[in-house]
Amino acid sequence: MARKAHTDISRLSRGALRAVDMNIKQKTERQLAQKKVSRSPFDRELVRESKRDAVLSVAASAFNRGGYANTSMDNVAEALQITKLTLYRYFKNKQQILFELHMHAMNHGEEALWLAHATGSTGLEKFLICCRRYMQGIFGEFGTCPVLVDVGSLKNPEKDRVIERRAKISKATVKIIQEGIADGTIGACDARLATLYTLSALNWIPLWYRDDGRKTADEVADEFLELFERTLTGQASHQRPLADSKA
Amino acid sequence: MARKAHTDISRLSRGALRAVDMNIKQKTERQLAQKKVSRSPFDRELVRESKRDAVLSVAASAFNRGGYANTSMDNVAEALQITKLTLYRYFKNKQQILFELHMHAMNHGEEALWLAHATGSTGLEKFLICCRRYMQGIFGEFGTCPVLVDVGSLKNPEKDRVIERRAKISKATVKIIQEGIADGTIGACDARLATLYTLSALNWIPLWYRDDGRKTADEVADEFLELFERTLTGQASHQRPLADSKA
DNA sequence: TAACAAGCATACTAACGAGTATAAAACGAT
DNA sequence: ATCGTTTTATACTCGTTAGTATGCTTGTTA
Repeated sequence: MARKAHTDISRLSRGALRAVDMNIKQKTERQLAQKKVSRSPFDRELVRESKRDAVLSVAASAFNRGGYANTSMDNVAEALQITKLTLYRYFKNKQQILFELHMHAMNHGEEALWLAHATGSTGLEKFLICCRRYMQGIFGEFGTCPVLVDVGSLKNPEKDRVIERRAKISKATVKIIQEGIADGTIGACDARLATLYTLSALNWIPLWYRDDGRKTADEVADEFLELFERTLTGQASHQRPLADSKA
Repeated sequence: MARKAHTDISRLSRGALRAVDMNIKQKTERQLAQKKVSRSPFDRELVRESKRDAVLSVAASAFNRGGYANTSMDNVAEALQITKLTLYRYFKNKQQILFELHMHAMNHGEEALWLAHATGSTGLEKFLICCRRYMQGIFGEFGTCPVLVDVGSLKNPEKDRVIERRAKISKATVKIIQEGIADGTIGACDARLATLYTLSALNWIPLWYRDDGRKTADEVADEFLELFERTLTGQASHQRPLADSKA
């Protein structure tokens, strides 16, 4: 029944939905398995990684809410109930935290693109798979990832690396939309602007989403997927029959 | 002919389009007229206001591109080819610049809502009028306005004032979408998420738009209006006939 | 129990940028 | 040329925060 609800709210086939859900599930399990192999809770390295992940998660939330520059290392430490000295045991500096957060977001973006091409058949389907996988990534691990605007807070050469990866993801997304326009599953539009339009909506999610019970992450992801689909499958108004011309 | 091009890319009636365009034109002319009345270029106050506007415009661009915190008063002064001491002759401090920029954006938002209710007949039409007027505002005067994320850089009590105005604008936008859902011009969806989705796309524009000849502001505004319309008029997928079921 | 790791308290340096003080230069109006 | 306004040059204070030094406390492991 729950599966049926997914199918009802999106054009993605059951197979495509399953592929997306399985991808992140497998990835998560693979990561857990890698940690479990020859590792116990007494494994110093494993504990260290868990603590690093906790810092990244809390820092990501704080950076998204108030901005990187408006968040001090003391703020992050307080949220974790440790001192800022402890933070420097796990991260070289504040910039490294921001950089790794961006890298995680880029990893999700690239993984989403790969999965879209691996399992999607039409342009629209690829786009929706990509968005769903990306949303699952930014909702899942680390709670949230930083948004574009904080690229400005990164310093070179790391900043250039993130900008380069982001540009590639954006360009690949434009291509997917162009492919959809060509195969007829996406309505005619400026692919670049449509990409900016939809990526804006995607990247804005970490800024406002709160896990406050109002909507679960999955519900938000499903609704946004629905809105993405409407945006892309809608016809240009001069092609679409007027509502009041029906009779 | 140019007028016809507008009509072709959006469901807005000619009357509605004209109302939006006339609104900002009248506002601009009214402001110019106010400046001209009993004012000459030798009018000290007029010159002072022009200089203030120039600071706001350049500061807005710099804040959008690199972020408020990553932009120093020296940076803003350099861009204007003056010294930072001169900036302090026109603004009390850096926060005042940011605050006034946010206020301008809120003014455009509220004006857009007023116009939407004054000239729109359906929910969809009101929404599109609102978006068009808002985009004209943030494109026109001052080039750009700061985005939501820099609210985090504002300090209280100004920050609370901006947040309050922004919340009202957001709530009013949700109501317009709900009205459209009720009158059938907007497809069934979560109005709050649809508002976040579309406002994200709107507020992201100053971050990426460059007047580099690729697309004019009006072209971007028109394309986005088209995308907004598709988003809102699209049917839920379980209601829309499948493309391959046509025969 | 000893050794080591992890975290902490306290204090500190250094850098940066907002903002100001003072005096001089430049500019514009008469 | 003079006077007033505007801008600038130079130097400075102050606050904030990143990041570090040192030594102590606590917890974990062998």
